[in-house]
Amino acid sequence: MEKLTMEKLVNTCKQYGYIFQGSEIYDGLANTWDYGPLGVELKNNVKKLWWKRYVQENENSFGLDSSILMNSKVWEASGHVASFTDPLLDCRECKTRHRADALIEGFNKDVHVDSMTEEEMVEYIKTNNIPCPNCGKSNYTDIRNFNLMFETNRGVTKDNLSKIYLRPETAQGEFVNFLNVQRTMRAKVPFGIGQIGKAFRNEITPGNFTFRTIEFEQMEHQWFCKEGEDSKYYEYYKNYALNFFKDLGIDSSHLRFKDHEKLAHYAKAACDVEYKFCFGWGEIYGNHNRTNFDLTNHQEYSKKSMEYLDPVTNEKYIPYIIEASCGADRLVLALLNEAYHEELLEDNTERIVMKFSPAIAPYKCLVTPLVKKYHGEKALEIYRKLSKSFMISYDDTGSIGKRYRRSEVMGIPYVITVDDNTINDNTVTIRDRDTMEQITINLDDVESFIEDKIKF
RNA sequence: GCAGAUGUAGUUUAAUGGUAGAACCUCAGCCUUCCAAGCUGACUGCGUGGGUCCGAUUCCCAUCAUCUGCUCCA
Repeated sequence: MEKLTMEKLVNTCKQYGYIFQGSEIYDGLANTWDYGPLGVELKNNVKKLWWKRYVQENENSFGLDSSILMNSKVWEASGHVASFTDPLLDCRECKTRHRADALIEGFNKDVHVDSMTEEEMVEYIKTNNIPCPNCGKSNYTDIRNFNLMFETNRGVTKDNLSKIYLRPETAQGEFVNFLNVQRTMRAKVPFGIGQIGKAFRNEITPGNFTFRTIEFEQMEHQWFCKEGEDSKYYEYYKNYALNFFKDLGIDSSHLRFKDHEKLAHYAKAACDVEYKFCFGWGEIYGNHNRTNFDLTNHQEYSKKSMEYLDPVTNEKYIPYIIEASCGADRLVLALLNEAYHEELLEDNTERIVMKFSPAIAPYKCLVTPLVKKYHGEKALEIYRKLSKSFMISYDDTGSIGKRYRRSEVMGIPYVITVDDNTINDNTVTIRDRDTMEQITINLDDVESFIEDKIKF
């Protein structure tokens, strides 16, 4: 197989209904993508299985769906209002872009950049003639601030009081509801809160198909635990994530851990799981030890106690948080990468086969009549019956071979063919895409056969 | 956002300063009893907006989008 390129993947996704460009008829909107009929099934399956692993089966974990719009104070407490703004400037000579604070820090480590205003930063760079790391000259544009949070306004007036943000991460929803969940579920620390939801970031960078978008979906699990036990759970959730990815059908040689060299303002330890995309290694998951930073800050800003009272020891403390954060869109992209196969046929033509594990496959099976004229009616009847249980597809156009092929690029793992035997003996032929084996089974057993295959 | 490249049907592509031809795909009909068969027919395109010109898909400008870097991140 030739090397997979992003171009091929984008084309395949567009051609067969996985992912379309956002607002396409208006020439698109940069970094937005729409999931088509196959894509939405795939993504829904991924989310469903994530929920199963992280909330349903994960003892002492609870679900949540918090609001995208939150009180602006949340983002002050989280540090996003202050630190999500990048002071950027360009080198006029070589056109590279730099962060003003990084330039100054690189020039003189002892300078407290955090306490400097923009004007002071510009002044400092000018008076010290800090050279461009790329070309060595010192000729910069002014600082342009780039806030990564989308802003909008509540109500009709556009004053500062009404300014609200689209959440840049879902995590704060779990944090501000920490005590609500604890109280209503009578939860004892350690316990977890899982949430799937959209987040928004005003990214300036174009980014490898759905890998970096301005609107994206996160699957996050926050584990609240006692300080001292945090490192243990940090390690636990690293491996938990790895197992989850393997269960989804990702080859472990395409996965690796990557420790963060620079930690975010909230983290004590941070580690990514990266997937080997066709464009290179890219993060699909982040494992963070957020300490008690978030809850402490919320306590400070909201003036509400975030402390947990241990019923056994009567000890009061603010729990540590181990965050398991997974990008749903990135994971789907990884699975599309993983599924993409080109097969060379005897007649030297190529076909694309999307090999998803049956648990996540958009359609679980295709029902097709061997000959429409003779078996079409029976096939439709079977299709209608099975569609009550699974997402399945029906096709009776063209030759039977063509239908098999079409089902392969749609990622359908099983094809059920209806023929004379179905009508006479109540049996159907099921072809397994991965083994290419055909088995004949009784019609009444089909449902449990598929059920068994798509177990997760 | 900056620098570079690109933009012709759903996909791959051809030609042209006088409004575009093909293949695959899709659909319909005929045929067809297990892996893209065949025949007949149908649908669909010069990213968008300006400018030059008698006339622009072609030349120029802008814009939008995509790709590659810079930066950032789930």
